[in-house]
Amino acid sequence: MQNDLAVGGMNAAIGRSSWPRLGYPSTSEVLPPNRVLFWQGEPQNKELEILEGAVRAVRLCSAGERQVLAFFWPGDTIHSSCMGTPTYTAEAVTYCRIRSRQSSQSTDRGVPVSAHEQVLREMLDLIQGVSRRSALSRIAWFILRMRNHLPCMDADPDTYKFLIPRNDIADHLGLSPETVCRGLMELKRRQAIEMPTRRTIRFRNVAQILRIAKRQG
Amino acid sequence: MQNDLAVGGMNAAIGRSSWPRLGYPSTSEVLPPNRVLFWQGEPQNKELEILEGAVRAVRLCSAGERQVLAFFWPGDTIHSSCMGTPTYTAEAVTYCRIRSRQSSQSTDRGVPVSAHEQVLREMLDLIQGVSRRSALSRIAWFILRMRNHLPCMDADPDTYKFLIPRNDIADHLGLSPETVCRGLMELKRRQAIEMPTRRTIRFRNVAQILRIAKRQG
DNA sequence: CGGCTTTTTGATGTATATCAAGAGCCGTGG
DNA sequence: CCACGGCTCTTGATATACATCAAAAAGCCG
Repeated sequence: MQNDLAVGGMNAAIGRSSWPRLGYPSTSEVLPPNRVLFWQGEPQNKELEILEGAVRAVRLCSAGERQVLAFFWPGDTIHSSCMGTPTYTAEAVTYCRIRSRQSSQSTDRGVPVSAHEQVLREMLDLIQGVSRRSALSRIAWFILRMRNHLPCMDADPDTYKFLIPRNDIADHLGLSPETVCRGLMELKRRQAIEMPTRRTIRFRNVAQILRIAKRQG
Repeated sequence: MQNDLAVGGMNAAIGRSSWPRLGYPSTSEVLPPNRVLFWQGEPQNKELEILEGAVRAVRLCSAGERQVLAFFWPGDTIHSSCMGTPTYTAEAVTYCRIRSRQSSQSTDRGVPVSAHEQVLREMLDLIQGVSRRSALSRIAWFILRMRNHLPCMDADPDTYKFLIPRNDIADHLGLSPETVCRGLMELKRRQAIEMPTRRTIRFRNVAQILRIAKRQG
């Protein structure tokens, strides 16, 4: 359906700098954007550690609607079976470098309780981050989370690669892509952020963004 | 803040019929509306089985907003510590009859994985049931769930006590109470439901409600 | 009856979806 | 190199669903 290579070259997508020469064990692999890591409903016992890039957990709705439940970032480990058979599909957002291993069969040991807790907390946060909040508030909330999870870009202070397309943000926050765009522009207008390029974001006033995220901006 | 006895007499709230003469072990207790079962952030290891009535899980937001995460119904068992220290507060909605016991200390055995899964699934359903759906769709979705969990009233076919106040529904679905009300009225106008009294609901056309819940009716 | 809470109904404003078109960006191929 | 096609993103115009404010109606209890 979609072109696998849609989102630019690999280095462009994952990060400005080229790959470290060595350091990753040979078991890691690189996946192109939109590659499916595992499908909703498909029982597996994978553990996927994300080394670079971003992954989304999506759930497809009856009416063709798409809900992005969560994003996973470098350092995160996805337990595909943390809910028995997975109730979501995991897809690469950008080019990703991923290390995978089969987790042990024992549900108790293999999928630690902490994994459940983590996902659950994530969902609670999402519900609270979205419900009854204005579009601007949701967007502010989201980019702050993004900031927590991405490494800052080389020289520039508080500048990050904007890995997630507006489209995915929209399906995550329950907004239209246009509204996401307008929200980002509004934050820029208020000098809370800068966007040197469409895929780069610089945080100018985090406290302000936080205020917008918490109240109804 | 609120009057504990706000929601009518006990029998009126829990069900039309009076209590069974015997059958419940002596450990069960009756709680009035709005009584807190446990507080958000308070570490405990309780298992609460709901015998009659309804309980809500609420999370209080910084800005005074209230999110009703879920409702628990007769037959449900709440594991207060299913997320370590509970991240939500449990409150009686109506008069409730509840049986409680300390769950074993071992997190692995005491709180079965299934409990986590259950809550998680609940949250995923909520996200999907609410996100990007019209008010009417959400309301239809909600009353169908309610129908799944309540015993049908004695004689009348497909007629149920409407235990949850509009207010709580609103905070559950991310709507205003007025909109919930109007939604219910709209369903009544379309002859999908009847409401003999404000606290009674009769399902006339479940298929129609389902359609409204799924699409954006 | 008179006070209290919940629910219903009405009128109004506004935030956001939707539709539509244009702009920027990237890769490809002549 | 430049032109082209396909994306993603941005911007504008319009319609509408919902929140909000306000007040009346319906229950409930003393």
